[in-house]
Amino acid sequence: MKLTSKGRYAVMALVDLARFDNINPVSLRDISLRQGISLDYLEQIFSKLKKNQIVKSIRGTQGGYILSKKPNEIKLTNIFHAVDEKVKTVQCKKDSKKGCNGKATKCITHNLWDELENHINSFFEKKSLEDLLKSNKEHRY
Amino acid sequence: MKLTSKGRYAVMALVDLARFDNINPVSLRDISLRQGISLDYLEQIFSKLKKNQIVKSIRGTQGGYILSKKPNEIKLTNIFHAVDEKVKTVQCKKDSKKGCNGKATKCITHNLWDELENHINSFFEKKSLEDLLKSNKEHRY
DNA sequence: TCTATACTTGACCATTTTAGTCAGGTATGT
DNA sequence: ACATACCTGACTAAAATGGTCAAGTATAGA
Repeated sequence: MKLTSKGRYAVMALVDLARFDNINPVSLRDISLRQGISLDYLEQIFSKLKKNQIVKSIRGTQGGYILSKKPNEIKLTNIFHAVDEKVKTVQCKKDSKKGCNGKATKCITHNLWDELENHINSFFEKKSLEDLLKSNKEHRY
Repeated sequence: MKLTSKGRYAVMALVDLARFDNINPVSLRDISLRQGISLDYLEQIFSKLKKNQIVKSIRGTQGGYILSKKPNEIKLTNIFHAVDEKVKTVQCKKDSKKGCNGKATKCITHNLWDELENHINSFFEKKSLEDLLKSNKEHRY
């Protein structure tokens, strides 16, 4: 199981943004340069972040993005959800009443994967953008 | 982030195996039928499990596989490691002294992903095959 | 000894996902 | 008007996934 770069980039970009948006909006170009992420790719990501009300955009010269909420109100869950980075441990259809793998019942490890999903998601629900900012104040990058 | 079916199948198959290997070896054909997993695919998986000393094979008629160790000595970590289901949250090369994304330093979220990896791995290190057997004794599948 | 069963190995492949790029646009501050 | 920066959608190369297929080898039982 691996984290996709879309999810990673989204978090990296938002941490970067959060550190600089106190006064002025931050342009994707700046984030792109500082974080080494392709500008075109960032635009895709921010389009989703905007749709999910995590950031607001300001167009025109001196434009850019700002956070829609306070850093402590933005959890990793929200970010990942916005960019479709979801935790999936089972292939089974949720809608059908049927079990996994075409069987009539749930597969013998179904509960295990549910536990795992909860375990991972609880991590994402606890961590906010503010937490990440704090743990970054010590070392400069 | 999602679990691959190779990892899921490995665990499903081993739980199935553990429930039936008290007296005789269990054939992949039986596991295939009970769990609805392709026989050819199971063979690939068990080849890896064998290389990692998680199961032993017995050839010929009435042959099959048996566990190499007691169920409480086989952790999910061991199983996942055997079938190359690894938890990867960063793309960065571990060998180089360089940072992530071509930068000179670690990316600003590097510590976060390390934390996440540890969080997930600790789940896998706690769970043994025996735990899964127990939680399955209640309901029959 | 013959044969069915079951493990063993390695090559192959279609589909999906990933990680972007590219090519246009539109809005706005100066 | 023009440079900056957001906005949108189409496109794509490469890798990973989730298998299948073919051709074995070993062994128990008739």
